[in-house]
Amino acid sequence: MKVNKYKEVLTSKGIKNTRSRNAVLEILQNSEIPLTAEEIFLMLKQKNVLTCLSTVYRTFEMLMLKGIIIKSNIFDDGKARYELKHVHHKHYVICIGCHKTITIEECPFGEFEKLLKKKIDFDVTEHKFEIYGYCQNCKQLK
Amino acid sequence: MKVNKYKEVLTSKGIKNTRSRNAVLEILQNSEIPLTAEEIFLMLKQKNVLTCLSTVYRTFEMLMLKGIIIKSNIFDDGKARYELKHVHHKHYVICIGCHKTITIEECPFGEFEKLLKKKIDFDVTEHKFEIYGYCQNCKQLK
DNA sequence: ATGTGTGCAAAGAGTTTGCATAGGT
DNA sequence: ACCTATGCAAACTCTTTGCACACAT
Repeated sequence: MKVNKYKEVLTSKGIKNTRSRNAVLEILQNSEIPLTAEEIFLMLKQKNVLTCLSTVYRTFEMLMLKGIIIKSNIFDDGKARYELKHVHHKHYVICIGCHKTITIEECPFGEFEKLLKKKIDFDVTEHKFEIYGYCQNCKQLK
Repeated sequence: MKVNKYKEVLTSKGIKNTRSRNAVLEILQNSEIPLTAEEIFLMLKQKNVLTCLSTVYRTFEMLMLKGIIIKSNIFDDGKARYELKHVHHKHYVICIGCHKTITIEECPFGEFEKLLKKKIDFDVTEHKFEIYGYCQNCKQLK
């Protein structure tokens, strides 16, 4: 793995370019869906990147602070998941049975949010939208 | 507090009509927004309902199993929140600063969900939609 | 009378923190 | 050389579980 791959991203935000941050960013870059701390920790192990869970959590904290990644609780299973903060945010369709996740690239709420902003005195910064159900496999098992 | 207030709801679902279940249902009925286990536990104490946190959690589990309440992680603070499962589901606008919560009664996604159901092979059962931002007070403090 | 629900204490799971060392600029 | 980041262990918070007793039907 090229250690300096995300150097510019990190230095432009004023934080050090470390092995752990590079590796976490690479993993998130290559993932279609948000990942848990544990999942990333195991992937780092497989890549022979020496680390521990607390470093992964501290890396998340810093990357969130700098606006590079975001956190969500999309599976409602008590585990936070992390993903890159994309220019165009994504939404997900999630299988309740197996956690299979489909990404929706377009966001259907632009108009609604604009209307809402006029109605309530709130400085709206973001929204979450996730759809739940059973995928092809899991609906047969029900 | 009238112990039998929710008797019919409970017995119709085939579960026992207990002090704890009645009290939790009453609290949720009177709350505009979803509540945590701890919040409900403290409210029960104030009502002099002898209970403990594990009973509150077990009550949640049973009421969820029976489809009477639902759980969500809307504040992303690591605490699950519970609310009655309304016939017409609600969405929330949540202040990141102080957790002030505004309820949106109408759901803007009926059409979108119908379209999506045709596109993907998923048995859609529900969705989550929450809007985040800063309320009138908190945006001045920023 | 029977089986389910409850309170208490302890265990589990996910996440955070303190501290000494290692590493980036 | 300096200060920040890391690894390890321990702590912390939220939630779940085991067990004996209490309660609803």
